[in-house]
Amino acid sequence: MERTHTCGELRESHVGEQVVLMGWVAKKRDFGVFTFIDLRDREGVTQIVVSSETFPDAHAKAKNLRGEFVIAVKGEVVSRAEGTHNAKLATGDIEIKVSELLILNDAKVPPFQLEVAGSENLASEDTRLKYRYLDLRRPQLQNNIRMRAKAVRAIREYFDNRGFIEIETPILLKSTPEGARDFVVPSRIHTGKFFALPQSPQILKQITMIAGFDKYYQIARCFRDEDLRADRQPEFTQLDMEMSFANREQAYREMEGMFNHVLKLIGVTLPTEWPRMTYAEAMRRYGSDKPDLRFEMELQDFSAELKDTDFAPFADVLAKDGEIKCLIVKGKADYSRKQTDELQDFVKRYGAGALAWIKIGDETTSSLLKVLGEEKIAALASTAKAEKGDAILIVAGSKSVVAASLGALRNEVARRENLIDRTKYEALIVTEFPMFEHDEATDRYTAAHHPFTSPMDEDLELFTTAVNDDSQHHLLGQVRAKAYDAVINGYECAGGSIRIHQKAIQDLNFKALGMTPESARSQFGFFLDALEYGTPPHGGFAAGIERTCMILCGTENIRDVMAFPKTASAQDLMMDSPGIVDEAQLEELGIEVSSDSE
RNA sequence: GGGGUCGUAGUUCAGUUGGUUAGAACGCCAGCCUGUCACGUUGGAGGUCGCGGGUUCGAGCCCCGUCGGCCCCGCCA
Repeated sequence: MERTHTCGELRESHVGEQVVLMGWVAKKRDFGVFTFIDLRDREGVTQIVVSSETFPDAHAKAKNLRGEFVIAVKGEVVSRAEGTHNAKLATGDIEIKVSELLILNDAKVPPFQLEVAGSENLASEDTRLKYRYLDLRRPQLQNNIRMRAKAVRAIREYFDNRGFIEIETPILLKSTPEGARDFVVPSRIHTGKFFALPQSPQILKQITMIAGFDKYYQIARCFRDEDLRADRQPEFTQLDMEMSFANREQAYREMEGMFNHVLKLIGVTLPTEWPRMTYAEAMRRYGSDKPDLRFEMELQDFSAELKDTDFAPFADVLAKDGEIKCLIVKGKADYSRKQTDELQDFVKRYGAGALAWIKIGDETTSSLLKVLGEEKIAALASTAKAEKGDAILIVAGSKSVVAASLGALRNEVARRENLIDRTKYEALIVTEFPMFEHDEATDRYTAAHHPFTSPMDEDLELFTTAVNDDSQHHLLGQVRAKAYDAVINGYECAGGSIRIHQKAIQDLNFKALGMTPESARSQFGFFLDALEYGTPPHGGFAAGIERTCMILCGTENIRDVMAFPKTASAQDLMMDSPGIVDEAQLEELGIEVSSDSE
């Protein structure tokens, strides 16, 4: 028997045809003398009817069927009788009158039901991850994985059409101390030495520019041995691209062009040119470098208004160059004590000491009433342009704590109060990221993006001074980079920069990061050498394939867009990895596992 | 590394103030059923209450520890 159609394609127009379908038994409804079977394959579900009167052999076999058996059926496409059409099924106008039924394979009773009403009744995720091949049979996951394939194809299409060349770079690289923890691979031939898996193909793609390829792209697997999150896995895929002789605007255009092309897959049209916002503005207005612009609720600043306050917690914060900011929740003056307590617990995770509030109900109440007085509270409410019925939520602290806590609170409140229009797509490009981040613990500066990012021309002098004059080192915190992110619906979907193409500036940057020339040479000597052989100005970006697919599929979990994801503790429950290896294997590699690490 | 939350039948869950024989739905097994599509119907099987310890006359329930799922902080150039 040879399959003639899929389970998703037969329509009224096929009535009368002899067809052969193959697939999985999704459901059996047995009526004694005849049996209905919902036959499922990746394209859909078709109803099969087997009658004992017309084809007793087929019917006898149908009696023995159970969920997930694999069968082949031959039969005639017939129109369904009046009143028995099923509008929920694409194939619901027809059914197959079976003349021959073949059991291609039986199946054990699945450990969980694939099809249940309501996602809340779905089996727990660990059960489904253990039997990932069964979970993947669900139409929802089938669609997500296929959407991912389409997205990747659309990306290739976009860059191919624009003259980019796909170049593969090695998976076995060298470990570098910068950035995330590396996954490390022992070398058998060079006992005691290790490869590292790429955190991203950054240096190699820059070398393709030095090598004259002009425009490069790659769908690149990346590995970072860090803790997981709802949108982070230890291995993930990036669209990685780089172009020579390009400025920032040209890079923005490619980000916009690529995402706009990909978003066509779900019928979403974004403006050809996305809004641009500097990092400083994004942090000031939204407390985030990846603001979700599907809703308003901007942060407002009370620092000036409270400049002369004698309320100690506020005065202390302001004396230490901190801020007091707030956000206004429209129509939520009726927030209960319990609710504000919950929100206070929420912001405390981000280092905030407390969450103060003002509620403008029939009368104005506030957690600050006693310490600030009615008059000041009224003044604050009016500064914030809050209206009757609104709640004002206030955080005081260092600039980073205020941004982190209010930025997160803004998203949390929007989620709780259902302020997000799920049909909306809001993208922007965040520009002028800081070049460095200050590590308080070690009092050192680290690369905010990566150590190959170019400072902004306007800040070059500041940068040079900060690096060369030890007393001015703190100015590094003010240097801005030619770095940018593409943000869609509050997700950082891509990030990139114009790179340093001059050796002198690259040397300066390594110095800024506290590297001696010797350590820079031992880590990146090959790259520093390459820079000296005529490096064109260049820049590019990398886009997270999974995050992009999460937006395309409307999910908030990265596991929904990966075929074989790992758990939050970085294990694969299906194949039970990571696992131990043979003593002999270890010996060959010259590796000994210490007993206290077991 | 830290915090939160969950863990009871194959699955999703309920389980009162600590009380005698731990329930429901779906699934599964056996039968009946000529138009179902969440088929209906009759009957049945199915439990180490994650694991270990403790308190108690008595623990699914209380306490301690531990393991696992999920979420968050740190971390993620």
